Amino acid sequence: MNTKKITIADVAEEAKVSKSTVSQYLNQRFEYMGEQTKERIAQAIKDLGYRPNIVARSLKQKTTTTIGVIVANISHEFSTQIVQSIEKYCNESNYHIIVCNAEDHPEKEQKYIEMLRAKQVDGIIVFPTSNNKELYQSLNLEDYPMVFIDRYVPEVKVSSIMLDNKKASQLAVEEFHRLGYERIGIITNSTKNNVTPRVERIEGFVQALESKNLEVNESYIKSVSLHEISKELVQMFSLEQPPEALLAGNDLALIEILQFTKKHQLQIPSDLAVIGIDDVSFASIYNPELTTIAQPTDEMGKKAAELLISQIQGEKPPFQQIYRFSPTLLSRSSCTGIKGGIL
Amino acid sequence: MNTKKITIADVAEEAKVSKSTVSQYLNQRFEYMGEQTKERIAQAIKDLGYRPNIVARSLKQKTTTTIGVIVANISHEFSTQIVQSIEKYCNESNYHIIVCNAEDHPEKEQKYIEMLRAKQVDGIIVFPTSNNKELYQSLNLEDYPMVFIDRYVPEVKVSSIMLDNKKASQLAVEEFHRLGYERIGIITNSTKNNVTPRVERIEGFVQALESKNLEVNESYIKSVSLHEISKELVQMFSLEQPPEALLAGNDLALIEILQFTKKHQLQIPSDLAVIGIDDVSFASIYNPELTTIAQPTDEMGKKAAELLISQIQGEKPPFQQIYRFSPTLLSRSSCTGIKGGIL
DNA sequence: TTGTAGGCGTTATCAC
DNA sequence: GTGATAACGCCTACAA
Repeated sequence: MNTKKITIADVAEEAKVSKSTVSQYLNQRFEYMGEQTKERIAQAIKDLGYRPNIVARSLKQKTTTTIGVIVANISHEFSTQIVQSIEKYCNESNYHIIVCNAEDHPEKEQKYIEMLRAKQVDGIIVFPTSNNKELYQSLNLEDYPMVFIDRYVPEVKVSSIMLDNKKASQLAVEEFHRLGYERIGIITNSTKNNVTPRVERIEGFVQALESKNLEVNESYIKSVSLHEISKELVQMFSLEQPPEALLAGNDLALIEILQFTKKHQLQIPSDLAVIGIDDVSFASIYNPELTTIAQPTDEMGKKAAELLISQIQGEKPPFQQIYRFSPTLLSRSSCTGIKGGIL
Repeated sequence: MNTKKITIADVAEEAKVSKSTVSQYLNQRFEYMGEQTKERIAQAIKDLGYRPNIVARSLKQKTTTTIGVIVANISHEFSTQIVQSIEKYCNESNYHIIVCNAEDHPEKEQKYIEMLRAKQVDGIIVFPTSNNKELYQSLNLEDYPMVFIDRYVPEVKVSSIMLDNKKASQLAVEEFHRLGYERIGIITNSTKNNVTPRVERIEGFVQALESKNLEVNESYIKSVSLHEISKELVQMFSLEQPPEALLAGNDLALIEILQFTKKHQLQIPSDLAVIGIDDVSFASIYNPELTTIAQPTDEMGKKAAELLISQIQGEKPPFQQIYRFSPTLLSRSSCTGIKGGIL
């Protein structure tokens, strides 16, 4: 049981060379190194079971090959998909990720950001809450590598990876329209904060309705906290004219809607057509199969990691470039044009 | 734009005290510190915008307040739930987690373990693959804090957090039996490796059948890779006597089964009763609602974090204690006893 | 081609 | 109460 920690000095001693030579060896600077020196070092490393201490290296080199990922709320399938994709790309580039879940609390987010910086992570990818502008700003002024994802903060000149949210709503509305629906609503779960996706999705939704000359009925447009969605739905469906079609702003809203239709025995799509933003795991096995607007999470996560790593490696960050990713309509059976009477 | 890094030395200078005094201040050792000294230091820290460098501290203290989490395969909902729970508990204890996805590759796992150790993480929680026994063993012999989760490795004396897998199968079989099903099968997706949950679930399944004097039909018991499940199902259902009830070994297997029933227009539960291990997000909104066996992921993740942190903080690890968590049967509508003829 | 010496930012020991 | 000084383990000029 090899308890004592082996350092580079031990290796040097064992191999009868100096610490610097060992260090060179470890860093692959073989250029001027004698064959036998190499071998002796290799042997010593093996014999002693030496393992480099990256913390010490980090201290010296001011780089940790670790990045922070702060997720706004990990309970969205979208978040975990993005994290998964970031991890994959980072792994290829030999970075590690520290994952943090801000749970939509700006204070938590702030604490995480501060700790991550204290731990000298090389950069961070964050799903920003909207209440830490000054903090982002200050990081950015120091040229601290940072990338936003899912949301953005107009005041802060940081690159953002985002869905083309308006396009997403537009795709949905067009699909509804194409299939003959007219009374169309949208439901999103909101935190108090004005997060980009929600705002843009609603905006895009309204615009798309208008451009199709469809009625914009405020009572079909709801953005409330998750646990209030069911209440809103009840209310919406006690209107004289309830909506015929509903767009779910994200996966959790979709689940609420499905729960509601189930409970009240509404048939999809005949009583209510549904489209969800986010291609949930069960979309193609649900009865009926769910028409969704998918986000390219793989590419988005990868792009975020790429951008961050290139910033870390010295590229000047582009001036608040916004990368918009296109959503894809996956047309399935929860929105087919079959309406109530027909069933 | 404050480019130069502020260190403890700068603060000391600014406050006209020594580095040691500042360090004491930072570490809350106020016992013998003058009021005004404190104030001067506080002021200096503020003025200079000093931020401690945890890497340097880690080097000195040999502790990073960071732990590694190596997930076998993050595409299971179970994995992300566990990670989420671990993160939550770690956050409360001021630890950070580095998340790694081994994708069921022992080599990847090994690389991760080595890098994490090199980064001096204080301990690791791992969903072990079965092919790194020597590595685990060696870590363990060095008393390196480690906790296994979901799976365990009999040869290695490390504590494990696990579902009571046999109980899970048993609950399912009993439910099937109670409702009058007799031809009962199980489908799991397997990696090549002999992972604990799969093995135990099948074992428990067979035992439960036997104890109920139900027929054990090998052609109803399949453990194959994910993409082969559909093939197996086709085969199973071209038997003269196909199964009446099927237990899905985990979330992904369940999805495969549901895909299959959908494609072949089998009605659940009348043509086929289904129970899934893992309480998937869509269980209660699926049509029909899915009877599942839920794992207490929150508690399991928490326990893993607790155990690890207490080991880190000096507690001797218990001698390969195995913590079994009880599954819960959530009886819904995919298994009701209603059989073919009745519909 | 290899070795020496100093420093990265912090903490710890022990004087003063 | 406070301050030198020496680590922690590694990297990197520069010297030899």
